[in-house]
Amino acid sequence: MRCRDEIKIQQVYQKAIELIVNEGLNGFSMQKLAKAAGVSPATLYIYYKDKDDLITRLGIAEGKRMLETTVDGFDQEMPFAEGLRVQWRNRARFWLDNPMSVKCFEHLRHSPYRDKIFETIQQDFAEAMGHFVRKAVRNGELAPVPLEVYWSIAFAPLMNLVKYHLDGRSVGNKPFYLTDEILNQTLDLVLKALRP
Amino acid sequence: MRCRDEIKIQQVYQKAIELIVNEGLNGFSMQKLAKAAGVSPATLYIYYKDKDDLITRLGIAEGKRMLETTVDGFDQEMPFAEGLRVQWRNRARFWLDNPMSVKCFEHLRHSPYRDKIFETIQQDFAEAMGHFVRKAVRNGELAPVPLEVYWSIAFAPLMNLVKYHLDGRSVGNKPFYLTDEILNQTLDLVLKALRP
DNA sequence: CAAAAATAAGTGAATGTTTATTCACTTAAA
DNA sequence: TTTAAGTGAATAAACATTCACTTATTTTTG
Repeated sequence: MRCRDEIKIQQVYQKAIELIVNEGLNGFSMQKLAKAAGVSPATLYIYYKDKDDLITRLGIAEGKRMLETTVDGFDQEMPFAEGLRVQWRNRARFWLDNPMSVKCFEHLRHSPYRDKIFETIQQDFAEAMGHFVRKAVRNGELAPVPLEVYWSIAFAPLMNLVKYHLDGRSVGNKPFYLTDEILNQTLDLVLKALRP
Repeated sequence: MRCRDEIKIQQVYQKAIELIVNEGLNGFSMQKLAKAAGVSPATLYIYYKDKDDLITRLGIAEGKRMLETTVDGFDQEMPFAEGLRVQWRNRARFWLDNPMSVKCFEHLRHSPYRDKIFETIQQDFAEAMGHFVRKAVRNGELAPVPLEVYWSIAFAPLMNLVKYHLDGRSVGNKPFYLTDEILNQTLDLVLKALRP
């Protein structure tokens, strides 16, 4: 029995991400992908059931990779400020190291594939974070706010900064590069907001 | 001379937004739009030069509408907390009143049409906000932080809450409905973060 | 241990469908 | 009568997917 060419599989995967980023889900087609990856269109249908399957599985894989990085070195039982700092570090690192991945993921977030991708990924993660937050409130480290308020204050600013960074520009098209200093400065403000 | 049927023009415009929201930019096609709006495909090419033109102009129009609402009752010379509160109220109102519009805009934000749409819209707005922020720092109402940090803390949490609301669910698929109470609670935290 | 058989990987060309866009034409209003 | 709005059918290109086929690799057999 002949076995699958790992290099081709990887080529298809990587080129799919590039194509989605560069042309949008709109301009992404199976024939373009086949050409870009240097395989026959028919080969794609050996790896994936169909176009939907390809996109969905790609999104799930990238999402998992992202969440795994996020919780690297994180522990639910950490002091609040420390746990948040670890997550900021991790998320920032992943985003800065994997711009293609993140940009691709953003496309999928705003597409009809969203539901299928997220229902698979998010479950465990949300539970762990829920525990972390409730514990912080009990310990008087975190103002008692609804989970959604917490999440919006705690992470939306970070995501926004990274968005600017990946775009290379911020408000009013001003050029922007994300530095550790800016990151820490913002995290300090966030911690100030969340302290009881 | 026969003149354009305003009702048809509006039908096309509204159905375009609906189609983009429901099927993504991916599933959006001129023939589907024509059928949904009850006109001939050829009619679309009377109103718009081509598909790109349609999408771009739609995005610009919706973006302008959004920004105009945002600065309703806002004045650069307002005290900081008040100015920010006005903008939060306005943005929240627009987003809650125009969910289709906002969802459509989110699709366009993450598409290759982004650049064309934003370069047209954002200029004046960014300048006015720059002034508002610098003045607030001078007056000791706002911690002296870079514009991007300010913007990320000041608005990203709001946008995130609205995103949850429009999705109908938040972290971990928890059902979510945005109330005034949650909005004010979050704004209070934001103001706390930004106070010197 | 090699030759043959078996099996799944991989292919280029083809299929039928959907796409954006155009065109020759009709219709309504000025 | 003139003019632009509006049309349904047509066109060529691009699309997702399939198919008959070849190729590489493993397993079985003599």
